[in-house]
Amino acid sequence: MDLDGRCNTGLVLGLGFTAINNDQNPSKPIIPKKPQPPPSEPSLTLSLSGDFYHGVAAKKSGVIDVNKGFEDAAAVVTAHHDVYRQGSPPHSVVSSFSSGRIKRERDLSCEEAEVERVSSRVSDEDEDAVNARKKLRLTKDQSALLEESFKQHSTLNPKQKLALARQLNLRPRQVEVWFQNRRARTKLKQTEVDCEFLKKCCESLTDENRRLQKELSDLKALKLAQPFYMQLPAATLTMCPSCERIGGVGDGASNKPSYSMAAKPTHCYNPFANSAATC
DNA sequence: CCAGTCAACAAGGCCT
DNA sequence: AGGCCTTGTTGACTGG
Repeated sequence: MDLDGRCNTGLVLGLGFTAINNDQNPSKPIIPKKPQPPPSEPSLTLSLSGDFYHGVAAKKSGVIDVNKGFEDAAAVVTAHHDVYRQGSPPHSVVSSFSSGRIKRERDLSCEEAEVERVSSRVSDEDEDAVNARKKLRLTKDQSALLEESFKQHSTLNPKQKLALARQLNLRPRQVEVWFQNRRARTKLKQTEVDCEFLKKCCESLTDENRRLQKELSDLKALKLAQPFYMQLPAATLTMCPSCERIGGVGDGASNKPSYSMAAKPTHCYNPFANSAATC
């Protein structure tokens, strides 16, 4: 996202974020290396009203949960052909195995063997024709266990992979691929969340920039409208940027005018602070 | 291991 | 109700 491009109003607002987890490869876009809790990622020092970031994250995770529910339901339906397929890889899989890249056959459990026996009533050619278009769907239990394992460690060492594969009755390669996909998709989702977050930040800063530009032009107009003798030390005039009242050391009870000439402005305006609190 | 991609599959919407 | 199309998900592969 091009923040400068979208906030091209000329004021420097000091967007104070640093590269997010980008120390390893600065040339890469702002993408966290590993999924982390959202608040710790974009290190923007901008205070925003509402916790939309969490909201987005929650929404996203909600989507995941919904899909998981769908997966759960689908897994029940497809459990049969999962086992069937795992026992009898389709042509494409077989060919890729036989090409020397992967040659792994999973041992069948008794139940799977039974299913395969039933399935094998179909002739080999018919079976190949049917299975060539089938796809493995993990069962509910398999998905749950993989998810649980992923929560503990998003990468697996060979030992863990083998153990998990044995536990799930899958090939180690399948476990490996599942983890690869899971990492990639987690990262993608996190990137989307980050992108939304930065968009909101950009919008917020653009609004702030617009507001400051207006204040600046108002101040200039006010300065021009003042009598000549009041313009002399104009730089020392202080004005609250929020209520646009000229303030200073004087008060209504004294003989001094409501505007005063202070040695320094009474406060520095912080664009990231709530301007309403400055009065 | 990652990024990119393909392809099977499920679900939803629309039309007849 | 059922067929078709679109879209999102996900298992698997490839190249770097």
